[in-house]
Formats: sequence, C-alpha cells, structure tokens
Amino acid sequence: MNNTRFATVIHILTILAKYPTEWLNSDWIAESININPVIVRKELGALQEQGWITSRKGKDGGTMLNVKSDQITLADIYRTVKNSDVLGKKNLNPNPKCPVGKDINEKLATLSVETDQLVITSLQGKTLKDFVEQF
Amino acid sequence: MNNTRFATVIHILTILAKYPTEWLNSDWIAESININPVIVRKELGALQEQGWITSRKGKDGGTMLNVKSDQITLADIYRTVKNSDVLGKKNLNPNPKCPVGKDINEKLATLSVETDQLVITSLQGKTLKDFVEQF
DNA sequence: GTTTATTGTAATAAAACTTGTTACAATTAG
DNA sequence: CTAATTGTAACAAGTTTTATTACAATAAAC
Repeated sequence: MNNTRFATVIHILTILAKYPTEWLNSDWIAESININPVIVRKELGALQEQGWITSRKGKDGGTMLNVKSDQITLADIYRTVKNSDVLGKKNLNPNPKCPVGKDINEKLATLSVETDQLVITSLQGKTLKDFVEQF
Repeated sequence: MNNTRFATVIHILTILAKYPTEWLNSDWIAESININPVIVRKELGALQEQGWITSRKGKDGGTMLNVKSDQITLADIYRTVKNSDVLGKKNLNPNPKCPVGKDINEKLATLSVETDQLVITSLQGKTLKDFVEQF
C-alpha cells in the first residue's frame, strides 16, 4: 500500500463514529483531514457499498454511520481499500525455460497469500470502536 | 509495496543460491526474470550493500553469493526493498484544530508500526535457504 | 415553488512512483 | 590488445495517486 486510502477512510469513520447523531458533510470532513472534499465523497462511496453509512443529498445533507462501530473491524476497512499485496507484485513474465523462472510465481504467491493473511488476522482482532476510543 | 522489487530480488537471490559456484552475469539473470539487465544490476547494487554478493567486472564477470543462504532471512530481503508501510501512508496535514485530526497520525503510527512488525517477525522465521529448497 | 446547499460522478490535470532504455566509462579475462 | 561485463547516469515511458473543476440530481428551508 503506497497510498493514503486506509488513513483517509479510518479518519472518516472515526469522525462519523465520534458524532453519530449528526449529518456531517464532505466539506467538514475534508477540512479535518485536509484533503479535497471530492476525495472524501469518493471514499464515502466505498463505505456506502459496504453498507456502513447512509448519505443524504440536498441542503443540510451529509453522512451518518449506519452500524455500531464495534461491528466494523480494521480488517474490514483494510480489505475495502487494499489494492496491493504486502510483498508487492509478482514478476509478470518469468522465463518458463528457467527452472527458477518456471516456478517462482507459484512459490511467491504462497508466501504472499500467507503474509497478507497474517495482517488480516491481526486486524480482525481490532474494531473501529477500539480505535475511536483512543480519542 | 506496489512494485516488483521483492519478487525481483528474491528471484535473483534464488538463482545465485542455485548456482553458487558460477559467475552469473546480469544478462543471464535478466532473461530468467524477463526484465531489463540494467534493473538487475541496480538490484545487485542493493545486494552488495548488504554484503550478500560479490561481483566481478570485465570479461567473464558476473556475480556470486557471498554468504550461506541460511544466513539471509526473508525479513532481511523485505527490509532491503521495503519502501512503504503495510497500511500505506499517513495523511500529511490533518487539521490540528479537530480533535480527531489532532491525534490521528499518532494513533495510526502505533497501528502501522505494529502491523509492519508482525510481517517482519513472520518473515524472520523463513530463510532464503528454505525458499530455494522448493525448487 | 424558489432558493440554497449538498451528494454523486465524470473528466481532466498534476504529481509521484515504477519500470524500461540508451549510453558509456571503468575494468578484467583471455 | 580485444571482447565482454559491471556500475552508473540520464532520460523516457508507463502507471498510480491525488487534486481540481464542473455540473446534474436532489432535498431542506424559507
């Protein structure tokens, strides 16, 4: 992961969890993170797909958390934004004529899946609630 | 990690470990991975800095492994190429006037370090020798 | 119902990162 | 001396990430 999506999304969710009874708008959230409100709205789109939030258009519109914060684990959040593996990409076209090249991707894949799973398992033990309670 | 450096470097090291008595040149290694030889030479530079290989210039030049493959753990390799954290980047300028923005990076950092450490610890239990023996 | 503020989304631009390529000086075996 | 190789710089191309502009659809509030 070489982007800020996990940081952005957990920031958004933390704010929503902190103010669970208010319709918070994307401008307000964006100011806390100090990023462009359009990016916030894009991430809110991803959170909607998970069913975690409800948004309302129009004047006095905004977003509210839809589920209890102990129902969302950090693994759920990570999976939502994850777009690369911990150990990075495999090589695209290793040479099948080379005994190493022939099998490397298969061996790498095993290691890669195992490493990613380790992270997921660890994050499954932590909820958004645990995280938010630190504030 | 959204690059192929781990895959490239472990591929290189696997080949070197497989043929420990030959001076393998960058063209030959590059053909197995199917990448540009200059990239191989760049990575070989990183491996030299770790003291893991010796290279020889000139005709019949090439590279040989300098240490036993059970002396290199996958954690050592990962650290050599790692250029991003498992959970990605923190947000650059969260708003210090917001109670969430004020502390988010500190809380995220704790989580991030813990997650990275988990991966390192797991990879420390695996050596290059273990990996190479699969071939 | 008109006004105003907001989401949702597309299109584009700018910035950062990754990979590939060309070129060549320094070096070393034969 | 010749041929082949490393080491490295410079640049080019491709991909990903982040920011920005624009605007239709919508809904509250008056």
